[in-house]
Amino acid sequence: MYLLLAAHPDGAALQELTAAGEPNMTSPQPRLVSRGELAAVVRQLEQRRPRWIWHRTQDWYPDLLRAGVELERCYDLTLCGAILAHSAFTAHTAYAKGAEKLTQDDDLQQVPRGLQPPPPPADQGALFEAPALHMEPGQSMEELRAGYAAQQQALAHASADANQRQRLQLLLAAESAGAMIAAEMQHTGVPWQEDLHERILADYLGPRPPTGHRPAKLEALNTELRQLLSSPSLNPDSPQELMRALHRNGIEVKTTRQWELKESSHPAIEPLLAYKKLSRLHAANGWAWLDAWVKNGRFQPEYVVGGVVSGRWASRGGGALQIPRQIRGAVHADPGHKLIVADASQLEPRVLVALAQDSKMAEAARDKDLYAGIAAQGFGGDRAKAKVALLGAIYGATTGESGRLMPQLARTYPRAVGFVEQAARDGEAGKTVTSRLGRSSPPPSQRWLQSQQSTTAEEQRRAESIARSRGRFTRNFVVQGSAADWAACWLAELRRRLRAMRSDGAPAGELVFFLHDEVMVHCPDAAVDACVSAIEEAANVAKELLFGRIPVEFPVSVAVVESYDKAK
DNA sequence: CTTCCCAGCGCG
DNA sequence: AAAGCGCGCTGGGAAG
Repeated sequence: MYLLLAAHPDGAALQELTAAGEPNMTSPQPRLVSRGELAAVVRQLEQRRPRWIWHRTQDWYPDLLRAGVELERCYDLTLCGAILAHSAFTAHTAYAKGAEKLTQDDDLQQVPRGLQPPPPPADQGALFEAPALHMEPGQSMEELRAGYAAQQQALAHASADANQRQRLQLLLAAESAGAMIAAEMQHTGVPWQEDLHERILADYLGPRPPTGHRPAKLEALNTELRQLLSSPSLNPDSPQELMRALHRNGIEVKTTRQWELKESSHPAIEPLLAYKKLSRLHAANGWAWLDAWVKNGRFQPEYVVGGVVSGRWASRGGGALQIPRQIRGAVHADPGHKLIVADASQLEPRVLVALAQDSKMAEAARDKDLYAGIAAQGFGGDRAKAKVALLGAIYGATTGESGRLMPQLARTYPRAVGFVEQAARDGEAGKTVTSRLGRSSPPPSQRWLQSQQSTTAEEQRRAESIARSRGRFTRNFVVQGSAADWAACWLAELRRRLRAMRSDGAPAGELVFFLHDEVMVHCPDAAVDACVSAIEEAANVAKELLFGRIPVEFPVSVAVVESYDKAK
């Protein structure tokens, strides 16, 4: 059952659709629901286990969650439309061509929101008067229905390869599930103990200073720096001032980055590095951050699904995806609960093995420690070397140790290295590349296209540099994007299992955090074992959904802890 | 005064 | 050891 939920001046309108997006003939009339009764109506209809179709999950789901209504599944027209508009699997369809035309017409750099559907037929019935249809462009019931139908059409006509069609369908389902999970995790929040956070801050920085003032330990370091650098009014937070002061003291650095400062043995360097470290903590995750982002023992950031072209999530507010190790002790389970922190070990290299079907590297990937396996096969047991070489292949390193190790890696693993090299060459040539489940990289930028017109030798060099830069991006995209595909499936499958535990009446955990290849579940003590199993089984399900039954392991490392700093 | 970009650093 | 991918946030500082 498919239920389309659309905005309406009086609240919301609901319409039952067929799988293809046609009005369901047994109940063709849209149903109008007021704002006030929406949650109750949705809760009632959820018993029929529909797939909810809506413009954006963010428009509807947070309010429903606040009203205590959780849903099983949805179809996010905006997120799915963005995937279908760019996917190589649907590039030949009318949907993708329409989206391409839209971007050209509007001169948008952004991903199109979706294909503009044809105007609705005139006889829509009394419920939808003309003004109501156009209150928000592209979001009336009929426009959304037509948009959904067009997307289903594109999906049905995607790639002649049935496997690719199936993968794309899986990606749309996983992306929509991700949107729901993001809203649910924001609603739940990460368990965060303010008092523990304050204790950490006091240990590092001293007592809380008045707003706008430096804490005691920073002030002391500043005083020391001003003396050591003979600069009585120095503000070390200003890179320009700092650079001048360093030069006056014979410290010839080109930047004020910490690794470059470490080269110098001047006595001011040690307190300077200490200052930078603490200053960062104070500015980014200090008392002001705590006041702004943690309420009632929960940190509730907004996740932006589809915020990264590769399919990774971004976030907004509070720097949710950059919680520094220093303060992870403040992330603490409630009494009688545990945090389960699980991350996929060496996910991107393993994804590369599976993508390239490199059987030699697959042997190395059979072990828990892939880098050790690689080291044993081709790097004389030197794990650090093997790791640098492999990551360099995925990122496109050309210089340094990583660049020098590339030929050695290519000799041992021609298939794996060849796979990323091909992606790089495609990118350099202006082609797009595609993740395992069908998310494609953006087309070349205007800048890239213009650079191809170059004539002079100087312009040529510039153009080659831009092309190589794009090659590094597409090289990384196939791996990072496919890893994001895997993570989305892992997350969706884990959510499904946690929901099943709960509906069985068993104690169950809640997803509270997700970071690229890592999940955190907050659960009652009694549910720990079941949750750990769910996490591990979901990882295997994700692997098989992407790649079938292949001899490559995707192990997850699981830590059951009271607080986040105890994981890893 | 506001708005924007950069340098630097946090995370994967 | 410090280069190669993807992000967000901060304070400083220049531009409007």
